[in-house]
Amino acid sequence: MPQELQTFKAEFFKALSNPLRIRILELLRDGDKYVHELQAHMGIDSAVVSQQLAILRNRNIVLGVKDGTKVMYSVRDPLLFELLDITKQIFNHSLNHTIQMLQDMNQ
Amino acid sequence: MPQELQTFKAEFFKALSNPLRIRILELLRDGDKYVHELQAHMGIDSAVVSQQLAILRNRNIVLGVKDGTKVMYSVRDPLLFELLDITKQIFNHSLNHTIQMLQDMNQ
DNA sequence: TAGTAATATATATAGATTTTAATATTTACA
DNA sequence: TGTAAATATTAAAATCTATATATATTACTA
Repeated sequence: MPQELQTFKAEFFKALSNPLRIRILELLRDGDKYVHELQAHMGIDSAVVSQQLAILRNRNIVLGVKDGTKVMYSVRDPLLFELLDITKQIFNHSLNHTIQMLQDMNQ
Repeated sequence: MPQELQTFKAEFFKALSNPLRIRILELLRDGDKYVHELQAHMGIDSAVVSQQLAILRNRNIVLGVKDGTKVMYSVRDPLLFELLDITKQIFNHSLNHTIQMLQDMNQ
């Protein structure tokens, strides 16, 4: 694997490695949103949302489009949602594994 | 989305957010390997490899099995490789996008 | 066979760097 | 002027990288 791709992957995952940013992306899955809409859903200061959006923007994960004083955000590549879905599957597998282990221990 | 899953996703991506750890996972894609084999492929100190393996182990991403003095590592869930493949696709999309933009600028 | 060396891996430590989260300030537009 | 969003700043927490040390297993040898 070219080193460039390896670095891209690491940087990309780093951009996703924060609960607030995951939350933002999950909200954008239900449709594009203004910053103040995201802020309302998340119940945190809009400056914090902007900060996290800036990180996602810099990695080209989201796109912000101005509309007057507002900015509408969207996810650039829908493959991202597949990525999140697979992660959920991995989570479920891992849960099943843990449950199985606990059951085995009780035998 | 339950907050537990959200946190899992963030922690999971954090475990993947390092070039050395990506490298290790890509090497394990070609088959299980001992620590010293990983070390030889990567050309870095084995203590560094162990450190990174510990991080992947703690997140249940890889599994280490003792065999004498050696430890054989494997990836726990093959879905991880799908995840890496999708990330590569996202990388390609993003490259195409950049190339298109540069072409448009030259018109 | 007891003692010791060699090998493979893991863990501990510490200084430098990065990230986080909260707050304050700035910019852009209606 | 008021609203929406972005940026700057800062202290605390986390991560990284390199080095040192520890542990566990096997091999060697007197």
